[in-house]
Amino acid sequence: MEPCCPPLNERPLTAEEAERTAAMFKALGDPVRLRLFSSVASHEGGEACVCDISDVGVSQPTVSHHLKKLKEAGLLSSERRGTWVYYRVEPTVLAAMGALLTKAASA
Amino acid sequence: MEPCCPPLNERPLTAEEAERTAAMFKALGDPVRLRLFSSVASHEGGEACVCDISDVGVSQPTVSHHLKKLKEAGLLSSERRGTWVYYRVEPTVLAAMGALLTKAASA
DNA sequence: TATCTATGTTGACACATGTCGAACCAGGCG
DNA sequence: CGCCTGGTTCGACATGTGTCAACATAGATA
Repeated sequence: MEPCCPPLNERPLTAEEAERTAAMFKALGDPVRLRLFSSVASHEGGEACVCDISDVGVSQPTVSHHLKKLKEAGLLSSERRGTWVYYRVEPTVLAAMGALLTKAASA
Repeated sequence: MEPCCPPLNERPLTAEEAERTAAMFKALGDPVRLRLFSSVASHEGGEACVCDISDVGVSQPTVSHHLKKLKEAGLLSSERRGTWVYYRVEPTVLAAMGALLTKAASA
């Protein structure tokens, strides 16, 4: 899959590229979201039920709010199976972000 | 150098780990900062004078403000040489962030 | 010293965002 | 149907953040 944006050291990003890329980093730029994401990512098969990960010190509506943000950023996807809702990581997006940074670091 | 925090899929991050890691991602979570950072990173030798990168569509004080944030996050360092101030990327921090994501993506 | 240029800092403002409680939806079960 | 439990959405509030104009600072140069 085409990466969203070029490595950070290839050339100065355009305004639009910066907008798209910043949105992804922004999603991981909150401690609560990072803990939620890490909980999902470290779960069996990169997938977890909300009920398994909601003990991060904030109310349940807040958890839901953050999960939604992560989903909008493309970092997570969700699926309802019966009573519970499962969240799953999107490895391709994660890999693209990692490459953006790693390439820029090894210049 | 010891990485700040474990890969995102190794185990759920603690509150403190999440706080530290989120601060770095947050710094890159703004379009203007991302363009500034990309401008520095793509410059000759990963180093650039403020005067070379300040055409990102915001006022000069705002540029200074964002460069300060990037510096506080450990992503850039600055040095005054005569009249001009030069900003330089910190590759180790960049590499650590990249590894955090890349490892989590290849699980 | 005075003065000019290149950056940084301050103060103020508008807007975005994290948080919660309350209300609401979706399934399962009696 | 009624009721319970898991999750989301709504409405409101406090705090955080990006932005600019105005002011302050650091070097160079005269």
